[in-house]
Amino acid sequence: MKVRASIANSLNQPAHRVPVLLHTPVYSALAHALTYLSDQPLCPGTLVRVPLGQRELLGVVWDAAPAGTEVALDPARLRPITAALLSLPPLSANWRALISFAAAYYQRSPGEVALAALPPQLRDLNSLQLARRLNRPAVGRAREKLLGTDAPASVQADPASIPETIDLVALTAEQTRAIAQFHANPGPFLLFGATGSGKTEVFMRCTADLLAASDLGQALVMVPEINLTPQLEDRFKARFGPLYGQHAVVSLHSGMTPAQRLKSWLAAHSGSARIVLGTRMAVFASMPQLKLIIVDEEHDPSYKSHEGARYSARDLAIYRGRLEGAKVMLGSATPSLESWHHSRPSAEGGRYLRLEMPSRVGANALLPLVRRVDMNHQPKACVIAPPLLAAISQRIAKGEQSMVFLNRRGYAPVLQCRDCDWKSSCPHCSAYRVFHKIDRSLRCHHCGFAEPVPRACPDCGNVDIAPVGRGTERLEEHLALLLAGIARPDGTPVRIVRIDADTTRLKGTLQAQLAQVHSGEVDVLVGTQMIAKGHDFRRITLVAAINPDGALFSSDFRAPERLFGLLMQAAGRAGRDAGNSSRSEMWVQTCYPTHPLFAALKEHDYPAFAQSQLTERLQAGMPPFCFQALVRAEAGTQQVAQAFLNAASQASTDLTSVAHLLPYITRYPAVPMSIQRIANIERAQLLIESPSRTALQRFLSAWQAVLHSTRKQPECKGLLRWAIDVDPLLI
DNA sequence: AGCACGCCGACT
DNA sequence: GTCGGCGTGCTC
Repeated sequence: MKVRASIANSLNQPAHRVPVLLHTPVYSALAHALTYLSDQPLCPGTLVRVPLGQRELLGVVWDAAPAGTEVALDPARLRPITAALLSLPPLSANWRALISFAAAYYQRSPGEVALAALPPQLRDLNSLQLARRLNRPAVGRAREKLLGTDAPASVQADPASIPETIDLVALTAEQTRAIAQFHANPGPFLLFGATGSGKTEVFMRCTADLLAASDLGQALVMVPEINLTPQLEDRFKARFGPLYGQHAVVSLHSGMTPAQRLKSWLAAHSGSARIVLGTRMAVFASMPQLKLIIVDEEHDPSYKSHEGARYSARDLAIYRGRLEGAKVMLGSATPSLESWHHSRPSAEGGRYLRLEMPSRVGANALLPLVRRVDMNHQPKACVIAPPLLAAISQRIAKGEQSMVFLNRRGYAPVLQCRDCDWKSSCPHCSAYRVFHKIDRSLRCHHCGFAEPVPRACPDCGNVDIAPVGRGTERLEEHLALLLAGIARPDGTPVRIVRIDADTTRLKGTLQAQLAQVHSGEVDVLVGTQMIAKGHDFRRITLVAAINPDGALFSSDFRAPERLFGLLMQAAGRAGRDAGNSSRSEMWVQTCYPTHPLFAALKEHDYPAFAQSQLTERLQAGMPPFCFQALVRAEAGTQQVAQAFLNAASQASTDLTSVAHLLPYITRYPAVPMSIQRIANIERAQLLIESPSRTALQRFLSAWQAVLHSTRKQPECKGLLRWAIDVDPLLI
């Protein structure tokens, strides 16, 4: 330790104390910024490399703790930083505030959130390497511009090559009105637009206007899935490339290689990227001139992170917009009930401005006709009702396409012995293994455990083991059989393609399969919800949901909301091509044809559906009328997982600091999770509710310490880990 | 989180 | 006799 102190002293300069955030978890007693020495003052936001124990880590210089709150540290034990990455402009105060907020709100350490928000490759580069990356043309020139040393050869395209006017489509009255409202109000906005109403065009116009109004302004556009980024990138590049250069539009998502991610991140951070397109992780992108955040398909559950800090990128977008003075626009045809509720009239307390675009654009004006098929009146055990089969056959004969979706991949969800009660359970999980006929395997969709299908029942030796229920694989097979006699207009046999996580495992196959559909080679498209999301299939005139009833009576109170959104989205896939829409249909096979959800779907009436759901939620005291947090624990046995949660819950009553909050906090007993065992790990969860978001926050922050100390109790031996999920989507 | 140190079972 | 299992404990 003497050596360390002497390093600082020997330089004969005042050693500056710098707080540094590192990737350390909340419960490690290192959750706060650590203090290091530096021979020069370093401003907050600077990236540094520091020693910690035997390791050398990337860290971010953080803001000094408020005066008086510093912990007394033995000065002799402070170590100097290894290096400061001074070639990189420091991360902004707004970025740091976003990280601090996210860490506090989602109950993680700021260091964990900060370092997870940076591109991983940044950890492997020194200052010199970083400087080189920054000076690569696309990034470097804009940086000069940012610093006011703009070279004549700017990143912008040669003015002569900029088209006088970009070939813009004419806006509808609804689009014009939405854009005008966007400009006239501060937001946040909820763009409530039917599928096909031209939301993307509104996004692009708003982006164009804001970027044109600000020389250096940047826009962040988020989409729920990686699959949707390429087509969005193409559209934005086509529109904005001519204005700002192709490098001004970058993508940011986890499907990119580390090098690509670093490149995009640096472009965003330096300001050379004017538009960043990305998935939920992009909400943390460093964008010094952020003026606009767009969250497309804002209702999509993919915006909620499932591991690490369980943040909602949509909610953080709202917070970040306020922080940075950037406008925020959420868009959806079926908004989340939370956002819908927030966009009620401001006189009733709404905080978002709702922009409505109920009509489909141009020739697509008609919404598809929704047909409910009462499965109670169909032949017993039939999978595709005869009228639906006839309708599909007619489309094939006319050279039109149909899309059939079933939210379950594989051949059959269970394999069962006809003699004894053996079922294809997973030995490691409390779930069945799914039968995949293509490779004759039984695969667990939770832990991945796979085995060949046994020739006979493992319990009784009976050879008669049969699939129960069906997935997309079996549906595809079944349809091929039923449609075998149907010919296309040119007399060739019907062509069916299946798209799900199994057929698209290899990179690029999804795009290839989609191209097949677009080219018209395919007559019937079978798949999971993957095909209902985002992709435009212009030749499809019939969409069918085979078995959506499960979600009607699910224990998950959000299941109806998700089903409605999915069916609306699927219906929106149909007939987006001019001339088709008058004939396009959405078929729903159900045993509950009079269910209000389907009635609202038939009328394409999201507001009515949302109203009925919100009324139910209000009566039941569910979100958005209460706030929830879930603590999930994993252990070797269910007893230990539950004992830990219950003990911690009990111990929270001893917390004097939050005693006054307890009347506003409801703690439920620990229960097994819906899939209580995965990969031989038992999982339990405990729900906490409060009508006050602040009360819940304060309670959770104080409770962290109790959770840590409870872990040391003897009855909690065997506890593997636990995590808090604030605003959980799945209860 | 990582990485040390530390104390008990099967093998070069 | 070592290699290696993962159970505590520490890192500015």
